[in-house]
Amino acid sequence: MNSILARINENLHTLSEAEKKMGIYVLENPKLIPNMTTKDLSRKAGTSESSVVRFCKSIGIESFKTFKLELAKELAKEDFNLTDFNFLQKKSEPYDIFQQVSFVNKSAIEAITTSLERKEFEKAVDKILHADKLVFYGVGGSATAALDGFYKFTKLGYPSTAHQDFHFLLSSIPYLNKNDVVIAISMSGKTKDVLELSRFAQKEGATVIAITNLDKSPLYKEADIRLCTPVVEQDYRIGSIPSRMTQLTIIDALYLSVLNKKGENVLSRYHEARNEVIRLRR
Amino acid sequence: MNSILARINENLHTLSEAEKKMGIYVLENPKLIPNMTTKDLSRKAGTSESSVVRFCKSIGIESFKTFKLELAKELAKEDFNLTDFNFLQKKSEPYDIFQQVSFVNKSAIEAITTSLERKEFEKAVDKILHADKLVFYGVGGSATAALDGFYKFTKLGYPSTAHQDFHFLLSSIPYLNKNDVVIAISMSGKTKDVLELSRFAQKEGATVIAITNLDKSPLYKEADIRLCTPVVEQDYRIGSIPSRMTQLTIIDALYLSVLNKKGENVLSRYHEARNEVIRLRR
DNA sequence: ATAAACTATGAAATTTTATTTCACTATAGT
DNA sequence: ACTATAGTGAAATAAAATTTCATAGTTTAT
Repeated sequence: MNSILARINENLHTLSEAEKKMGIYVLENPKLIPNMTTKDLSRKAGTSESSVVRFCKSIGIESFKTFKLELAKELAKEDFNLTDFNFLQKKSEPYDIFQQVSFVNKSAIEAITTSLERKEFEKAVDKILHADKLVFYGVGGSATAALDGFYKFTKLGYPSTAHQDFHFLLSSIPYLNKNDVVIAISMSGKTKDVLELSRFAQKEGATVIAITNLDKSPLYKEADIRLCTPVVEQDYRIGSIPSRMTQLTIIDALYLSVLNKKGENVLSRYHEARNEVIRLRR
Repeated sequence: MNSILARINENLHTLSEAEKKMGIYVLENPKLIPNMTTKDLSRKAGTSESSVVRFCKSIGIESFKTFKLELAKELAKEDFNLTDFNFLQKKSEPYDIFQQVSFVNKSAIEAITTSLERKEFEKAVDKILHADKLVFYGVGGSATAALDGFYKFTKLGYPSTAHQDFHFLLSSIPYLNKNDVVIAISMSGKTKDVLELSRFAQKEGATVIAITNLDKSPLYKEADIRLCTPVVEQDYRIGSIPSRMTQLTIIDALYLSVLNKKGENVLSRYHEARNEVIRLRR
C-alpha cells in the first residue's frame, strides 16, 4: 500500500470537516492531484484554497507543492511496497531485522524533504550564525540529538550546553539574552520539561528553535522557528528510532551550513583541534 | 534508460547555447530539479528564467511544471544510481547543504550492507542476549552512538554504562566477568582510550564487540566480534557525520534484534515504562 | 561592404499559483 | 450566558511561471 494515501486514510477521522472533504477527494482521485492547482482542488473538493494548504500540513507535508510531488512519485512506483512495518510480529532473524531497520532509517531521512520548510531552515541557520550561546535540550529518545548538537557546535566555538538535568538547566536560563538560542528537541512536541524550558527561555528573550514532528503540538505552535521532522509510522517496537535519525540529520545540516557560512575564520581553529586529535591518537 | 534524460542527451547538440547549459545541468543533477524553481535553475545553469521555459519546450514538454513532474516520476521508478560524495566542494546555500547531507546519510546507511558481516552480527546479538552487564564506550564523534546504545539497552533492563570519563570508567572494568560485554565504538579503530579500555576488559575476561570502520586497524584486529561500518568519503567538512549514522543504525539493529528475541517477557515491562512516560507528559 | 532579416537571449512585465493573514462563525468549556 | 478556542474562506501577499520585448549577435542578400 501507498504511504501518503494510507496516511490520509488512517487519519481521515482526525481531520476537520473541510480537511476531510479534501482527504476524500484525494483518495478518490489520486492521479489527478499532481496536475492540479490549489484553486482547482479547492473547487473540486468543495473547500477553499487555504484549506488545501492546511490539509497538506495536517497530513505532515510542508507544502502543497511538495505534496503533489511526493504523490506523483509514489504513484509512479506503484509496486515497490516494502513499507510494511509488521515485520517484527514474527520471529525474524537478526540479519533480517538489520536490513529492515536500515531501510526504515533510510526512508525516514528521505522523508525529511517533505516536512522541513526551506524558509524556516534558513531562518534557523541565520539565527544560530549570529547567536552568542546555544542550549540544546531533549529528553529520552531526543537526548542523543541534543548531545550531538552540543558536541558539534562546541567544535565551532559556540558556548553550548546540553545538560540532562532539568533543574540544573533551569538555573542557567535567566542568563540568556536576545541573541541566545534554545534548540528544543522533542518528537511529540508535548514533553513537559521541554515545553516548560522553552517557555521560560522565551520569557527571558531567547529564541526557541524547535526540532519536532510536523504536527500541531504545543511546541510546534510556540516555537519561534520550526524545523519539522516527518511523521513516520508509529510502531512501538521501532519507537523513536527513525525520528532520531531525522533529528540528527537536521542537526548535521545546521552544523554544516553554519560551518560553511563561517568560512575560513573558523576553519583554521577547526583544523588545529583536528590535528591535535590525530596526534594524540597514537 | 530513462526517457526524458535520454532525450535531453540525444538532442543536446541540436540545442542552442543557453539551452545546452540547461541540458548539461539537468543531466548532471536530475534529482535536484523537481524541487527547484525557474529562478533556482536559471542561476545554477547560468542562464535566464525564460531560457528554462524555452528549454522545456525544446525538448518537447509543454511547461516547466510538467517537466519537473515527469522527471520526478521517472526518477522514482529507477532510483538506483549515483554514489558520488564530492558535492560539498563549493559554497552552497543552506538548503542545498541540507539536501546533500540527507543524501550522504542515506547513502551511508545503504552502504552498511556491504561492510557488516552477517555472521558477526548474529554472534553479537547472541552474545548480548546472554550478557549480564553492558559497557558502551566511544569518544568524540562516537560518543553519541555510545550514549544511544546505553539508553536503548537500559530500556531493555540491562545494567549498562556509557561514561565519558576514561579514568572513572577504568575503575569499573575489574568488576566485569565472562558474561559481560564491552561495545567499543571508534570510527578509525585507533583511538587510544578506546583501545586501552578494550584491552583491559579482555584481560579481565569480558567480550569486546567493536563497531568500527572496515579496515585493518588495531581495534578491528583485537576485538572479539567486529561489526564493521563502511568506509565513506573522508572529507573534513563532513567529518564523522555519515559514520555516526552507520554506528547508530547498527546499534538500532542490535537493539531491535535483542528486543525481538527476548519476546513477551521483556515487552510487558517495556510497555509499563512507556505508559508512564505518556502519562507524565501531560 | 552594408543593409535587411533572422535568431537567441535575458530583463522586465504579466499572469498564475501558492501561502498567509484576518475576520467571522460555530462549538466546547466554564 | 460568556469566554476561549478551533476551523473556515475571502482577501491580501508572496512566490513562481510564463510572456513580452528590446537588444545584441548572426546570417543572408544585394
